[in-house]
Amino acid sequence: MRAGRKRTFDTTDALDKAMRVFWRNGYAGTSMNDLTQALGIAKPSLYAAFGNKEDLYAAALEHYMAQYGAPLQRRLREPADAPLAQRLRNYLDGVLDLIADTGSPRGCLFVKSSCELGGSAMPEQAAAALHDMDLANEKALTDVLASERRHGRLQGHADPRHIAGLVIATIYGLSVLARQGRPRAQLDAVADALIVTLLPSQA
Amino acid sequence: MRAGRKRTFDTTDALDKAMRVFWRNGYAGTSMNDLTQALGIAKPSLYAAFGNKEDLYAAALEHYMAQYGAPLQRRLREPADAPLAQRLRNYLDGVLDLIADTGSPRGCLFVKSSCELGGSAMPEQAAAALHDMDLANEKALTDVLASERRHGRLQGHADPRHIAGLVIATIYGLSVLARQGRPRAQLDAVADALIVTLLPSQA
DNA sequence: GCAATTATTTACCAAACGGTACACAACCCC
DNA sequence: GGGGTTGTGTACCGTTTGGTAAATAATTGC
Repeated sequence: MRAGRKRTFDTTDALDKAMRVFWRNGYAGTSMNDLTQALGIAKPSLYAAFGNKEDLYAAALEHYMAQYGAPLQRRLREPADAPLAQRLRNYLDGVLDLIADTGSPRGCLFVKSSCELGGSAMPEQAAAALHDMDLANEKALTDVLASERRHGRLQGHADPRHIAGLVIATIYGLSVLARQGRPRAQLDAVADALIVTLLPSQA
Repeated sequence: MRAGRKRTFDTTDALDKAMRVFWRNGYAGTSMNDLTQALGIAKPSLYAAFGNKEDLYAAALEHYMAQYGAPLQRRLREPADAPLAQRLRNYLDGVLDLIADTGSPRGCLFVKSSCELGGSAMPEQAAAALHDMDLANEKALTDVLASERRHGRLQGHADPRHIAGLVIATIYGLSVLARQGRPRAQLDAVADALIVTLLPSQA
């Protein structure tokens, strides 16, 4: 084992708490004092464990993706024998649970971070990471739709990329609505409306 | 005329410039120095003309609403003899022109501001104003759809409020996509997909 | 047990933050 | 052309910002 004094806090737990602070206040709206207070550790410990503010923010984004993004993407493909409408419904339910959860900040950290793009505060490193993650997310959805189309299980003739774009735009919009504090029932209604208009035969 | 020295800058022009700074950097990401630099005036002049940072932000939001929000809402109702699909298309085109304009910050100031809700930086005053404006915006769209339904010009039986919710969610989502720097063509495709799925007979 | 290593704590740094006191310049009213 | 009034420029206020130096406490290898 490595020599030296042991950490008095769990780094994964601390990263999770830091992620939630950024989630609530954004990159520009979060100070290092906010973070040390929420994590219950002093600044030098924070810097030693995670580097500077930019590094910690990038780590928080990756933690968010691993904890929430990846399991959600899986719902689009599994169970493999379930019809697309059911998987899409399952996916949207998961998104709604995430962005309307009362135990977390409302909305999606990715959407909030994306809205900080283009400003002078957002560091290049995080902007590039966000870009990659968003493209990966979009590709996952597009691939599922294209596969469905190839197997003749997706009616209509709209480009799967365009359908994916509409779904993603709606999810991003739902996140904004959730952030505004709209009640869960209203968000559910929007998700229902999306599925009904997108897959009318499956309603 | 009032006595005293005259202002060396136009307040409306200054407010427009301030709005654009908040639009790009957000409330938390904008400093008073950013504003004085963009407006080309010293701090005391800024404070004398607009009050403190909260007041200026609230004024910028109202300026945004008056300059962009109100004309857009009008497109939903005029010309009164145009079919809904055409007015909706016209409305979405206006939204796209706004959020994808290369001469302004990408996305919508309202959406960016909404994403700052729930954080510690956003002042109560602006949060309340945002809430009112968003509800008014939603009501305008819902009223148009309900009126259409009453005149038998809206097929289907979905609640107009739910349809309005889907449209608004899509617009908010488009704003996030625009902020991410997506090309205009991709945003157009999403708007097309919305109209096609919402009003298939009019495509 | 002792040296080397690693983490925590306190105290601090220069810079930037939102906001203002004050002297001065420009204007209207009379 | 004063006198009162209003806007501008400089220089500053206390606080908070992101980030760190230095001393100390705890741990492992030997």
